[in-house]
Amino acid sequence: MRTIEENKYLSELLFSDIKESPQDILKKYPERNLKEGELVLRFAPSPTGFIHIGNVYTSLVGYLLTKRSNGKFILRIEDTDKVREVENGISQIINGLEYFGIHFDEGMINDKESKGDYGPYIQSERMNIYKVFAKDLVSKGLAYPCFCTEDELESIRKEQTDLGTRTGYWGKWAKWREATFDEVKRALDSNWTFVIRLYSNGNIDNKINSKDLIKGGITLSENDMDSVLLKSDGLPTYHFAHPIDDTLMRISFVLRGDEWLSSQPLHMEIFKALGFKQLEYGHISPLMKMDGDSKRKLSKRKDPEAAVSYYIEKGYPVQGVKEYILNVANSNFYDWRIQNPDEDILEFNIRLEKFNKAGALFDISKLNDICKEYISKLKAQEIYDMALEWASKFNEDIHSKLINQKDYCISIFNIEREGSKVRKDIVKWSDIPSQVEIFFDDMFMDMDKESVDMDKGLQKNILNDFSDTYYPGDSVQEWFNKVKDVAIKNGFSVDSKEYESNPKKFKGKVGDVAMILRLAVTGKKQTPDLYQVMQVMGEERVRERIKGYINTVLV
RNA sequence: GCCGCUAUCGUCUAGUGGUCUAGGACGACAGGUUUUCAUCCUGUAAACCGGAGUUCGAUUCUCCGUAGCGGUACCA
Repeated sequence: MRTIEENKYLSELLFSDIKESPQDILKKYPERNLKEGELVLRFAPSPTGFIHIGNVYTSLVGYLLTKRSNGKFILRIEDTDKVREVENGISQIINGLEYFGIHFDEGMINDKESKGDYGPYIQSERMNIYKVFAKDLVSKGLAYPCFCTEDELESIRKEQTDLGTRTGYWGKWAKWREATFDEVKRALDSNWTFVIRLYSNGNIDNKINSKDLIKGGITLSENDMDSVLLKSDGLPTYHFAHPIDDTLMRISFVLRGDEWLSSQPLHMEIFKALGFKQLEYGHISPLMKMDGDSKRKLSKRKDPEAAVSYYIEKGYPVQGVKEYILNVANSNFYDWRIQNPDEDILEFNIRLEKFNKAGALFDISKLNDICKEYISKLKAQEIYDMALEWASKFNEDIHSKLINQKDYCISIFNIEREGSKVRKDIVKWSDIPSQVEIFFDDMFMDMDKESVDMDKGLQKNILNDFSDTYYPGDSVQEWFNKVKDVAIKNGFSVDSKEYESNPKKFKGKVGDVAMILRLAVTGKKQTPDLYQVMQVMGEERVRERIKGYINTVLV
């Protein structure tokens, strides 16, 4: 046991360089001047160089909530784990989120700089602040130095496991909790490395009833762990930085992943020890993935689709991804979207209490559907613009085609885009190459051509007959009438009912004739509307393709 | 092990003490339309985790199980 005076003296020994008081710090971070309802939220990632789709999920929610309320969205960087930190980690986060239209009003703006009056917004530059509060806690006996080595902690843990009690540094297991001043002084004089731990006054048997913004009513047990506040390198743990930063930055409430839920009692105790007002929490459950027959968190290591870069590289339309995420967040989003097809998503009233409380499975087929639907509503010019943006980074060949043959490309994108039956076969921009390959001779050359089982002489007759009458100025009706004429001339039926009732009478039906034309012109069995394809390709290319097919395939 | 959160079709979910024969969307499957495919249309299969209790009645309320997830670090 240490006396009040001893603790005070100890805090001076430990933090001799710290002169400021908590009050001095608090004065620098005054209450914000907010209007009714304006929200200040923060997104606080670690710069580990990997942006998880879950980061987009959480930050999109914060972004929408703050934008809707006319408040502030802050980017704070939690770089207290120097082992996992990566170079340019901050700008990677900013750029990744920027791609999804998520901007910040305050906080880091690149790897070095920030904007806003409540900084620094990077934890490694807030060291002094943490130390001021740590010193204060030590002087009040609410925190203390612990000199345990990793081995010692390990053996405590082992003993606890053998005994079947809870593991951890608590109560009588907390070796340095009640150390005398002399013991501490001796350890200090011997230059032993130490951490600063919370002196917990909690009782695990006391239940706390709390209200989570997302989960609703929850009951937690009080914390009784003497958790580490400052690590031996002097950097704070998340548990210590969170109450300080979120209090000083004057956050409205804490939106974070639900992996933090079980440490909430610890955080509450630290708030109390620091004399801070408790904050409300909204714990968002993680995006999950089916693995075999069990669910698990989308994993950075195992799942390529966990990384934001995956969506960027594949060229998923930003809007589609956002709408999918919103759909996962609030399942009534999709109903709203149907009612309000043209509204900006900012108009959607996102509600925390409507979040799913368990983890939602990430459903890529639903994402595909939403993206496909979204792209189907775009104009050809918009598709061109977005595809160009994607190709400029990921497909040089397509990029140069888009640049050099802009009008041709737009007319390709416009096939079956006007009218009531819009084509829906593009999910993401990386689908574009296989969509346009039939239109470019160099790509067409490299394609694996499909074929159909039909007499070569007959195919040749069909193609020659078609060529004889083909006229690019024909309307679709005139064009198809000519195809029918070719069919009749070569012994095919133009009436599908008639054909089905008497298939032996014919060589096939008009669809089979169209298929030969399709194969000759495109090399594929499945294409958009053949008339429109021919219109876009132009007479010369159509005739060349037919000629080429006759001279290579039909010999 | 201990602590916490969660539990409706394969997925996201709606829903309520009787309206539930449980609704929608995606997906799957089948049929139809179209010169092929995509679309579009129609249809089919598909769920209240289990057991007690409360109640005239429980998918809905309570408890106990079970399962899934998360935490149990000088990581966040």
